[in-house]
Amino acid sequence: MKLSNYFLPTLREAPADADNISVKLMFRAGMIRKLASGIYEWLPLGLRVLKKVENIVREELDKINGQEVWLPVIQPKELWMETGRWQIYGKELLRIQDRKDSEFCFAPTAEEVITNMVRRDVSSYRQLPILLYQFGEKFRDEIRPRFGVMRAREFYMKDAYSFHATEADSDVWYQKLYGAYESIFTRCGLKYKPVEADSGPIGGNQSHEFMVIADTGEAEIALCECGYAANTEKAETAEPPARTVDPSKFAPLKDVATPGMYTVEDVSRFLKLNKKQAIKTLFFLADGEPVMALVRGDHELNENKLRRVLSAAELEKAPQHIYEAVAGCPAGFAGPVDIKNKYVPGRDTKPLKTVIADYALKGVFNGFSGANKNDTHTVGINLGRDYTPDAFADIHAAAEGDLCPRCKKPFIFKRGIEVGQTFKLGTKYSKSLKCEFLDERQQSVPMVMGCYGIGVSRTVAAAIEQSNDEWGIIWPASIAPFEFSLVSIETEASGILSQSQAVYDQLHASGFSVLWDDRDERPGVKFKDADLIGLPFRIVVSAKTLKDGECEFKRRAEKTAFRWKLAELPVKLAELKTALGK
RNA sequence: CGGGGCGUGGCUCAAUGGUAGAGCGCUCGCUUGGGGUGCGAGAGACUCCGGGUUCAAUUCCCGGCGCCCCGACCA
Repeated sequence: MKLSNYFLPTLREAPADADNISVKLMFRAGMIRKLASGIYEWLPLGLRVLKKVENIVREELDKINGQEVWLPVIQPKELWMETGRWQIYGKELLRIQDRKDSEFCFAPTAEEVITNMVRRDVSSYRQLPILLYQFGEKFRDEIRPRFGVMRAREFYMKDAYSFHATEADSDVWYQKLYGAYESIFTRCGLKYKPVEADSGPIGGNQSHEFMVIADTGEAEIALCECGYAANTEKAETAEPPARTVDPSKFAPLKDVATPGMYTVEDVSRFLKLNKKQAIKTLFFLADGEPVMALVRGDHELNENKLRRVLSAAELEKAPQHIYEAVAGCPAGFAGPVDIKNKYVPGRDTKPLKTVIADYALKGVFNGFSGANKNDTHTVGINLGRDYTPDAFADIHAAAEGDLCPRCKKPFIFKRGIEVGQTFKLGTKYSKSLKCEFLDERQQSVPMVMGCYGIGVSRTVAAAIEQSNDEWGIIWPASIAPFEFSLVSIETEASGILSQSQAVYDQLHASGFSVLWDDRDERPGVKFKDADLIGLPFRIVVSAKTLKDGECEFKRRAEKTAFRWKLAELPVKLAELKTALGK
C-alpha cells in the first residue's frame, strides 16, 4: 500500500479528551476517531489490526472445531423475557422499538439468541457437543465510557457458546477453550495471565479472565509464585497465622465522642490509631434479613464472598433505616459490642440474623469501632471479651499483605486489562429457555453450556497499552497492520522511487505486507510517522545507502539499524520469515 | 444517580458586551532534503442549540443538548 493514497490521518497532538496512552496513540496514528461518547469509527489502519486479531481468534477456534455463525444485533424482547434478563440487565441494555412498537434490544451478548437457535434445531445427544461462535458488535450502555475503545459502549467482540450432553463433557471443552485462549493471546504477542474470576450472581460455577498485564489496567489481580492467580474480586485469602495476646493486656472498653466522624479514615486520624485497629461494621440484607459483616479497617468487604458464606440468593447493602433499627444509630457509628441487644423492636425489620467476621479480625487487639450510639466510638475492643461473631470467614477483597490460599505465601499484586473471559454456565440458560435434547434413554435433558468471550477491539487497545514508547506504538509482528514500513527519502531524486518500487515488490514477493511512504515529505516527517504507526520493521531507501547498493533495515523495537545489500534482500527476507515462524 | 468542568476553523487553544485570533493541519509557490525545514500567499467559523437582558451577546442570565473528570452504581 502506498501511503500517498492511503487514508491515514496522523495527528501531532491527541484530542484533549483522550484519557489513556492507547487511545491517544490510536487517535494520533489515525486508527480511530470518535463519533459520540463511547462510540468509535475505525479507519483503515485500525481495522487492519482488528482483522489481524480476529483472524488469529478464528484460526484457533476452528482448530478445536468451532463453527462460525452470524447472529443478529437486534434481538426481540420476548426472548429476553424468557430468561428474565430484559429486567435484570438494567439500563446497560439499550432498547429500541420498531414502527409497530415491537420492542427489541441491541445485543450486549447473545446467550438468548444462540440458545434459541440451538433448541430449535438440536434435539439429540448425537448432535452434541457443539461449539458455535461469532464476531460482532456488542452494545452496552455503560454509565461512564472511558479509555477509548477499551471501555466503549459499542465494541467488537468474539462470543462463543458450547452445548454439551454432560457436565463432564462441558469440563473437557472448557479446557479446550482455555487452551485456545492461551494460543490466541500468545500469538497476539501479549503478556497475559489467566486468572480465576468470579462468575457473579449470573450463575456458572467456574470462570477465568484473561488479563493483559498493564499498569493502566482497570482490574487488579493477585498473583502467587505457586501459580495461583485471581482477580482481587475473587481471590481467596488464607487465614492469617494465629496471634495470641494475654487477656491481661486488654485495655478497658471506653467510649469516645467522635462527632460527625463516620469514616474509618476520620476516626482513626482523630483517635491517632492505625486503620488496621478499626473494626469496620457493615449491614446487609441477605434475602431480606439483616446481617452484620465485620472487616478490618484497612480492608474492603467483598460482597460476592459474603454472599457465598451466607448462601444468600440476594445480598444488598442495608439502607440507613436498617442501621437505625438494628444498631440504634446511623451508619458509621455501628459496632459489634453488644450488638444483638441494640435491636429496636417495632421498626420495619427483623432482628439481626448473623454476625460474620473476617479472619483478619482475629489479629486485632484493642481495636475500635462504632459504639452503637450517635457520634460515639468505642476503643479497647477485644474479641471474646467484648464481642463474639457467629462465624469467621474470608469476606474481604484480597489486599496487600494477604496470603495465597494454596501455599500461604504473600500475594503479589498487578493490574490487568481483561481481554477475555470463559464461563461454565451449567444449565442456567438451557433450563430457562428449555434448550433440551433426548439422551440415550429417551430422557429430555437440558444441555450443559459454556460461554467464552474475547473483546477483540479491546485486545487491540491492550496490545498498544502494553507495547509503546515515547515515539508511538510498537506492534507485535503478528497483529501489526503491516509488517514493513518502506520509507523513501527524497522521492524526487533520480532512482529513489524506482529502487523503492523494486524493494516494495521484493517484500511482497517474500510474503510481507508493506506500507510504502512514497509521499513527497521531509525525512523527519516520515520517520516520525513511521515510529508513531509502529510497524515492526522498517526499510529506508535513500541516496545515502543506494550509492553502495544498500538499503537500511531497522526494527521498531530496537535502536540499531543495519545495512542490507539490495542484492541480498531476498535472502535476508527469507531469514526474517523463518525467524518469525511464518 | 450526585458533585465539578468544558463547548470558539480538521486538531490544540487564545480573546472580547461592538459578530473573532494564534500554532499545527490543508491548498499554491519558492526553499529545504536522515528525525515534524524556512519564507510568502491563500482556503476554512451563523463562536453547540433555543430563549432572555441589552442599542448591541461568542461574551452576562435561564433552559436544552453534547462532551470530559471525580464519586456512587452495575458485572
